[in-house]
Amino acid sequence: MEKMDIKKLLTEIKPGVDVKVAGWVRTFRSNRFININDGSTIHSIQAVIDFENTDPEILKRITTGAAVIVEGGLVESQGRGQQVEIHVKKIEIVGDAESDITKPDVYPLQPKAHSLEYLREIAHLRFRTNTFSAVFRIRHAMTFAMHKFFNDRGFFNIHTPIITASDAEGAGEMFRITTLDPINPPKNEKGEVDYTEDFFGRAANLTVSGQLEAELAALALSKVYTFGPTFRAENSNTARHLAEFWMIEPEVAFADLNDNMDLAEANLKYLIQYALDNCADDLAFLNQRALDEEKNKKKEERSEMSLVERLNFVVSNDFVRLTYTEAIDILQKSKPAKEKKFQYEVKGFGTDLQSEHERYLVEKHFKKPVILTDYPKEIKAFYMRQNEDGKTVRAMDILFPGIGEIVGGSQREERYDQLLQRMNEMHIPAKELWWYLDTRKFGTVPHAGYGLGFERLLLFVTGMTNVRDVSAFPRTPKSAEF
RNA sequence: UCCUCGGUAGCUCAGUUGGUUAGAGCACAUGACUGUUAAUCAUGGGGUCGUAGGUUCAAGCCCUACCCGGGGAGCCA
Repeated sequence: MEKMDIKKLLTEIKPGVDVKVAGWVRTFRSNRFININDGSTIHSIQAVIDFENTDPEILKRITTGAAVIVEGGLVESQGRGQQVEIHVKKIEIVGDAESDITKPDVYPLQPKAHSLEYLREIAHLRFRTNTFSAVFRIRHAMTFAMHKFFNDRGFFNIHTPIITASDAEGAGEMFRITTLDPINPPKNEKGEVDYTEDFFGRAANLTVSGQLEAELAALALSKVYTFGPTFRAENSNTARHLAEFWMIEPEVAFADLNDNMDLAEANLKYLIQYALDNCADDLAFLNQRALDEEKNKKKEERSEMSLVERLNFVVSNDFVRLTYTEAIDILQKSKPAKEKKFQYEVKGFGTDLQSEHERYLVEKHFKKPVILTDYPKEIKAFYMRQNEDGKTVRAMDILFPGIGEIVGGSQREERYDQLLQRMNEMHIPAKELWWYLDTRKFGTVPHAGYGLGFERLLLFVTGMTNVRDVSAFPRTPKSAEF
């Protein structure tokens, strides 16, 4: 008999036929009820075994975590927890899982709640929990929806390089990659490591952004996006940073900052709506999980909306759009500023906004996602288009409640002279980026794009609170076990 | 990297001003149970108190260093 996904069995098959499923035992109750999950859905199937007519040696091996294949008749359940169940005619233990804690190599997942911190230490097995299987099914759905969103709008996916020789992107510390002997590298006359001897004939790193390359493609294909891993060697130890994370970077020619904001807002809303439409079971589980977590918090720290309410709220409300200068004004007139409750004072135009300021705007003042635009040029990257005021650039950051910056983008400086001037002012080696500057010499056009942090989006969609729990094998400082 | 809280049974935690034999719930093992829902009931086993030093008659508790984890900050997506 052909085995069947439990998801298909639960949604498409009527009782009265024989079925075969394969999965892992979640619980075994009363010597009689086996809950089997195959990961195709959050739901498990209950297999009922006639223990009086089953070999006791087999019964003993039905333990939490064991892999089994069962065949039997699908029938309506007499119990209340499920519609249908399988009355087992044949069971095979494919892989045992030791449950006796006095023996070595015991299956570490118990039929009870575990802390996320503990599960992180057994990341190779945490896929087998409801929480993580739900998270990674949603991560897949969001990956698929991301490609669908852009494909449906005529965008082309560009695979920008992961290995890059330019270290001029200014997006953070880079990981050096080399094949030189670390003990005895070749040296030049100055005693420095001689990278002309290295694999690429020059120093090379892992990419921190595909943006500059995406711009090259956009200035021919008009609408492109990247979706791939990026790497930052920053010693950041927070719930929102990874050394290896995935980023989506659309880039659109003949577009300005308003087009860019429209696209980003549509992008985020589309993905959240896609999750609501296609991941309802997993979201219902995570919604309940988040509610249970909230019970352990103090009243004032609990969120006003549940996870699903939050998702619906974001798709059905416009994001607030305001300039950096307007935001500074609001912050200076705010209650915490007057009462000196901010740890960092808002001194006026030019001060970089701290997390506490962003959180105030999003969570207290507007209570919805906020797009901040037109930041002072001094605190933004060299490639952002300068405004006529000579002070600000056409930058935008999208801030989400509970997460902070989820998108960062800008209209790009398309004017050769202005771009070169900014590069010189900010000590960006123009020589190395000759290819980037070339696009401003030949048929340059206004264009814009942004970077969307995939794991941060997943935090919002799943209600998880640490990016280490939405990345299957997170890389963080001092941690790359799996 | 900085601030802060923590590390005690397989997991989650309690452990009083330093003082006798370090506790609980769950998990696990054994037994009972033919409709359970993270089953229930009974019984039982299980500890290098993060590591290394130190103070003391006496340290899970005090001191020092280091390691690991959480939360916050910086940097950013």
